[in-house]
Amino acid sequence: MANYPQEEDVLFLIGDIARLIGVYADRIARTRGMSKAQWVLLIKLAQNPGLSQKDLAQMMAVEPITVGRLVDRLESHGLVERVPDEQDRRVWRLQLLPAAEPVLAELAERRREIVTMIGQGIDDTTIATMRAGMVRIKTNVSHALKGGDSFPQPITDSTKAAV
Amino acid sequence: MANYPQEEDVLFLIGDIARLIGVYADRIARTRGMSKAQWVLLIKLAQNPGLSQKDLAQMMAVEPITVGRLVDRLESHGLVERVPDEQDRRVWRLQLLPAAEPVLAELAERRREIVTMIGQGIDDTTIATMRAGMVRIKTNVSHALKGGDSFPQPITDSTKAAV
DNA sequence: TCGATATAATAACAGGCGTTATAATATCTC
DNA sequence: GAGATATTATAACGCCTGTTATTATATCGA
Repeated sequence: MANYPQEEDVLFLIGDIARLIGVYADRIARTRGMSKAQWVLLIKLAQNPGLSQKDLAQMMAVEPITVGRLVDRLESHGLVERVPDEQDRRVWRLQLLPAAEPVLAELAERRREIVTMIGQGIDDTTIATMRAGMVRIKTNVSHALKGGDSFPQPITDSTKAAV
Repeated sequence: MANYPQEEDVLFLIGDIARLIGVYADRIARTRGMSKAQWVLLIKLAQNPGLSQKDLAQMMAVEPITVGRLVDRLESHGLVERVPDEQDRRVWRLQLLPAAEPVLAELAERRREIVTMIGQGIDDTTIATMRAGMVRIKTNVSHALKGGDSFPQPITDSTKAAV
């Protein structure tokens, strides 16, 4: 029997909750023949129709190849279509197909349930603090990834950083 | 050019920062021929030598099969060994091999750098609030996953939930 | 003690993701 | 206008992870 002496580490915590929430969301998505990742793509695309794969990748904070693969599957399921860009023949513009609408509608409700579930017992100001902190972390890591391998430059932030 | 009107969603944020941190950590781990997941396993095992794969899985919040596969790779790299349990012939006890020590020692320093990097511009009390909130989220989701498909039961919590 | 049941580990399958390399197309510069 | 350079998308490869099913071994109960 294992026991857990050491205080929970922030780095481990972030990975754990993301994976656990992912498993939970995947189970829900699977009831509509989708995955969590595909679900996310549909949501982002519904908010911004006609995005290129590259722009959608930036919006999802993944590599373009990842979007390409997700679109492959969603396209074969008839939920998304690739429309050639008229100005630039390298680019695909992405559009939701009608079949995506009911799927999205039902999942939207399930999504709210997930938000409620993970937030049980945590007050709203704490959630707000966490969100602001996570926004900052996302900025920090994005910077670090962009800046190369070296230790990231301190961010001189004129706006309120966290809360 | 995409623009990002809507306020950052907590669910998206959690997934994004975990993935981004994962990419960052993976790049570091790769300099020692490892992956982030293998690195985590080594850390947990160093803290609790002799764990079974099942217990280690619980500690890492992943399925046992995932630990089994990670151990396959770490074993082939000579960093971990499987020792048969004398009482129960189904279980393997896991031990770090000497080769793991220097790897772990170097990575420990890099790990502290990551923690510093992600926390840039976020004050300590905010970090503490976030940690407590994440501990609670982990509890909530773990409950929900265990409790089956239905919406998780509200958690009546006698202890302070988040900060 | 023996048959039913539970448990640890693993195999097969499927989906997600980044990295590196490549093809096609644009754009920039001389 | 042509060659150099940049950009969009994709293929190949490898690793991470869960789900379902299976095997080996323990344990429990009649």
